[in-house]
Amino acid sequence: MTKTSRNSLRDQIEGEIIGGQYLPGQRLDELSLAERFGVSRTPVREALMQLASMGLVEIRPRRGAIVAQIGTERLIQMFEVMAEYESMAGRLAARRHTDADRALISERHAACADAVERNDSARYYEENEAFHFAIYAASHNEFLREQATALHRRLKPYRRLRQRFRNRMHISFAEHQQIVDAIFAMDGEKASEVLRNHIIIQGEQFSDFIASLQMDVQARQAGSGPA
Amino acid sequence: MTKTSRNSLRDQIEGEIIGGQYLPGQRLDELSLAERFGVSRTPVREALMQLASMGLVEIRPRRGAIVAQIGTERLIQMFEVMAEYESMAGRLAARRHTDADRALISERHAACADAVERNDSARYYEENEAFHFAIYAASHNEFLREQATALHRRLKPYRRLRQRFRNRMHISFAEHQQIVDAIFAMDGEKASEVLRNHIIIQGEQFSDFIASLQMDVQARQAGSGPA
DNA sequence: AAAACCAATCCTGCATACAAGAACGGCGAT
DNA sequence: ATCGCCGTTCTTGTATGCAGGATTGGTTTT
Repeated sequence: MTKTSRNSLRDQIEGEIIGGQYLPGQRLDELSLAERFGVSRTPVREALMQLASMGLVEIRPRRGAIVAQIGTERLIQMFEVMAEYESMAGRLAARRHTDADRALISERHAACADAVERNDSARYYEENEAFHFAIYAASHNEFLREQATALHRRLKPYRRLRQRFRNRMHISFAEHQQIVDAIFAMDGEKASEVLRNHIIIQGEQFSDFIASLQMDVQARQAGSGPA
Repeated sequence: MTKTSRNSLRDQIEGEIIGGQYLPGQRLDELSLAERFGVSRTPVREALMQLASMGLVEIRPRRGAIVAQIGTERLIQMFEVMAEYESMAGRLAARRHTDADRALISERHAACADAVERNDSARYYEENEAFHFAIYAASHNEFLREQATALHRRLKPYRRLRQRFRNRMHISFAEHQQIVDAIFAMDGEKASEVLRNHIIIQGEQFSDFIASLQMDVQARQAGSGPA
């Protein structure tokens, strides 16, 4: 398993996009990246190409690569699909979870509880992620897990701006409790339903700030390169 | 929208993989492909890289690219997710379909009926695909449509071997009728349920011949390069 | 003064060149 | 005779070179 340069670059750049170092709409110059990482343009191009296939960057022929900008409508659609992934994972997890899965979910759920008690919304954000990943794993469908985590990552640059909604933490945790109960009771339909709503509600709340987000993006576009 | 060489190549090679010209496990030599398409290795590499991100080919560092081989377990998982896509599309289509969507679905359904009457299973295979695509479109979730069609294509090399199960055509069509009825009655839950079973049943039938399929793959592996 | 046109520059896309790791075959040793 | 070792060859991975389109700035024209 030799790590090729392009894959390292892909992971690096992906991390920076997800981490918010590069913002949607921002230009990704091949030469700058190549110089910054101390390689030639070739592996950079190949990394960007992969990221384009993943949907994280957009390559416009002869016009360079930019961090993918996701429009309002599409973002809502992606959340709809995300909700379905979660819902499916919950249904499968309820039926298939092992003792180890149960232990891990309990652990993550407890960590969320701890974050709520400390009113640490940043930490809740992280633990929430881990909680959901534990459910993906408990679904025992590796392909689903991959798809769900991929979409999760893809949405992350947009999700992170959501930390403004701090008061949602308590509601979210209450929903987590329902999710855990349903899964542990092996009630797949219940888990499915609660999880779908859990995400859909997030999506609807999203509608609220999506407008402002779009304003951000447009402002950034105007600054670094109009459409 | 200038079509760059790498994207043409990607589509071309993708088509050949989906079409079964290249079989799972088969080697994809950069130089051969480059010569065959009359270009240099660079765009070929970039095309292969994209196909790798899509999961159609597997690139092992320093060891070349092969058509992705999907194991039994993973194939079943992919069908599970496929069933969920269909189920979701059906639920959304029931709620959101327009008159145009309804007309298109009717049209495709009629085409399937025609294929059944003529007992033309090859044509039914094609029309069935179009029928399902019409439902994706009627979901009015473009992202879902993309995900569903992408997975559909990815499964196609394996699906095509299924034409052996010709007697399923009548059962399939009966299920289609239920799907159409549910969607037109705007009964999202019913459409969702019927569609999930429609695909899941296919998946279960798959289990039957997956063993033989795996044997094929292994035989091919032994012939063109062991693991 | 604003808009359009033109030229120079920059960047992308493809081709080619070079280096290094992996597969393959032959040879030798046990 | 079979197994293992070593050198050759082939293929991949990265760097560089070159051509063409896009962008930008200045100039001209209305």
